[in-house]
Amino acid sequence: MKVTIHDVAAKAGVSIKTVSRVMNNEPSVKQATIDKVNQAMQELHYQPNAAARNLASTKSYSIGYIYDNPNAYYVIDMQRGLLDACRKHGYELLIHPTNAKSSGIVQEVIDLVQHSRLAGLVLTPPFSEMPEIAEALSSINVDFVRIISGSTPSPKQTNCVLVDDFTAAFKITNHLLELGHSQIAFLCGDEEHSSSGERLAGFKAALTKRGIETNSKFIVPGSYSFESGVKGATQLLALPNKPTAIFACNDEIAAGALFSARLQHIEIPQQLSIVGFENSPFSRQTWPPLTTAHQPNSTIAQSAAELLFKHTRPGGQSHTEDQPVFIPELLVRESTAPVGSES
Amino acid sequence: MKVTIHDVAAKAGVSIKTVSRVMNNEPSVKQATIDKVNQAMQELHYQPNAAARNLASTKSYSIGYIYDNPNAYYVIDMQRGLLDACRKHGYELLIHPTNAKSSGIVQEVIDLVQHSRLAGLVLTPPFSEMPEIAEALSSINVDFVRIISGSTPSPKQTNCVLVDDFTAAFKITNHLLELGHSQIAFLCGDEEHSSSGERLAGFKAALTKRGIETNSKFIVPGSYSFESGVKGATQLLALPNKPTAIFACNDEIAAGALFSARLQHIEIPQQLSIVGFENSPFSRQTWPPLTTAHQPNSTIAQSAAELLFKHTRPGGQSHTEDQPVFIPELLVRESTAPVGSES
DNA sequence: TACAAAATGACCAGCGCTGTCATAAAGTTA
DNA sequence: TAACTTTATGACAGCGCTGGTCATTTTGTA
Repeated sequence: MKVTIHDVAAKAGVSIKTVSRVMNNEPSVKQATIDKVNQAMQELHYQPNAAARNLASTKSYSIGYIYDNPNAYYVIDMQRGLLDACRKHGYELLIHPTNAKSSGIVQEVIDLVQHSRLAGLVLTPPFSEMPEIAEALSSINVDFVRIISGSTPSPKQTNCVLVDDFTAAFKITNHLLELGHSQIAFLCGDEEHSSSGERLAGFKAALTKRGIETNSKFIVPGSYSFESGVKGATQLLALPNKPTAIFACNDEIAAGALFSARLQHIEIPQQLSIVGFENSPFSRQTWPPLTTAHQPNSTIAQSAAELLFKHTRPGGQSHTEDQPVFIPELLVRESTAPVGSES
Repeated sequence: MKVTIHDVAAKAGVSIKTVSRVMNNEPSVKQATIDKVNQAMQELHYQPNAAARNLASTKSYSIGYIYDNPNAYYVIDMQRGLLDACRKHGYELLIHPTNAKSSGIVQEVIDLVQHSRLAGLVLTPPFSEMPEIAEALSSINVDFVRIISGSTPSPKQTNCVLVDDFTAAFKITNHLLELGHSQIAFLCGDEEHSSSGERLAGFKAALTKRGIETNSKFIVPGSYSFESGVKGATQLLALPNKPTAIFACNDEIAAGALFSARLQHIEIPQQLSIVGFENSPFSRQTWPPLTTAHQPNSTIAQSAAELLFKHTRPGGQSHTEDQPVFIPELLVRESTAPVGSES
């Protein structure tokens, strides 16, 4: 019922110290021994006692996840991925909801890390995009992994997991182009989120590649919210030459746009195609369901945690360019159709 | 930077053990001593080391939150409340997403509790409504608090926090009645969630009180989803004598109903009033925003955690009837209007 | 066969706290 | 005020593990 390291050592026929070595993958252990120990652990369902480990070792065996994101689905997905990775590696996850805009946020993060002696931190937007946080963390010598929007691994951002919004947006835009649309508008998300900028860039790139010039009236600033979608779309649909398709920076905006179009008795997708981004449950709670880009948040989070573990513990000081890049995938549903398909 | 119990003891001029006593509010400590120690703690910004406490004590200082709920907003809110309570009391929160319908769920929960030596568990639906979980937990002698739907504290369910869906539904229905509606339909949630039954009961009670008999065609079974709302409303609106108002069992269903009505060019709220339940972000992401019942999930969660702490630690073996009851409050927005107000 | 290198074990201290039990202070009674 | 009970406090071991230091065994290599 309570399996300790002693039991494992006995079962594997090695010393307690060797078991410890295996658990912390210290060097100088024969592969055969490692296997023996691992097997014993498995058979006994051994789970190291986190409290004891934390207490004994200087570094702790828990990582932190700070969040401040209005999108609950995003948070839950991230959390799920982190939790999975933690379970697998015998770590614990400390979650810390907070307010990114509070003035003392940097100190708050530092306190959190120091008090809980965290092994590391996973940062998602907006925290991953706050240089002051990264600096503070570096200065107190704490490992962290940032999940950020970006397409190409850059040598100076080693501890990052990239989400290639650019390419995904490029693909989505191509989908619209292939349906024959050329009058495509773009509803931006919050300016301070780099994801919005990346998506816009991908959008523009796709247009440019087809030799379509970007109509500045078709690029509407906004924020990641339903209201913003309503407003933006209303504005667009009042234009003398309306767009035939709208690329919304995320699903919420798209839902808002869809709503606005309906108010004006515009049929979706026959008269107007709309795409979202994220594949959040929102995208399935509209009618018609939204064509969108699927972001595998859980997987991304898992990969971030794994990266963190690799940095944190011996065996992998390889602070080199293992920067996973995730490209959200196009998910075609019913909110898009060939241009002029109003039957 | 790292304050230990020693420092506090020294500062307060007492033994380390006495400080420990104060922290755990054990009996037999003079008030004067308590004050001295508390002051020392404050001045030093002392934070007990959770790992050490967990290791040393038989019971741990962490509680668990198991969830399996498709509604991310609900989970996030609960989590937030639990976290707040935990911070306040120096506990840690262990979160454990899982699948309530998996066959080994009971064993899984037991393993979780035993392995992490949890001090207690907070159970929300669906777990709080699974008798086998409660039994298993009782049998291994673990404290837990269930958040369930119910209106009156009952002596046999001591460890519960009640959410009075009945009364809230009663009030919402009254709101509709006061607007002059008498043809009111009800879109049910999942049958196995007792909340749905409670809400329906409250709805019926309100009608009965006004001497309105319940039209069985107006009570549509369904589930807590957008689709279900679409389907149910479509069915209702095809009836020869349509309802003038729809009570949806939650906001998602309401959003679906709203959607369906729009498809049929029915103006909301002029031709049809719709109410939701929960005050989830959904209810603000529709147009018009939904009249709904606000469920203070964070507060409910906090209160559940507090209840758990009280049970768990000395000072309060009072396993008596402190059963907080929360009544979701009516929140009037724009999806309801007086009957026949189509101008 | 000899010898260096690698793998493992034995042992101990100690992380910061709690539990147990012994002891000191305070309160009560006659 | 002595004798005794109750209440308040302290001393000490130990929770399960890591990290260090050496000693010892096993393995690989010349």
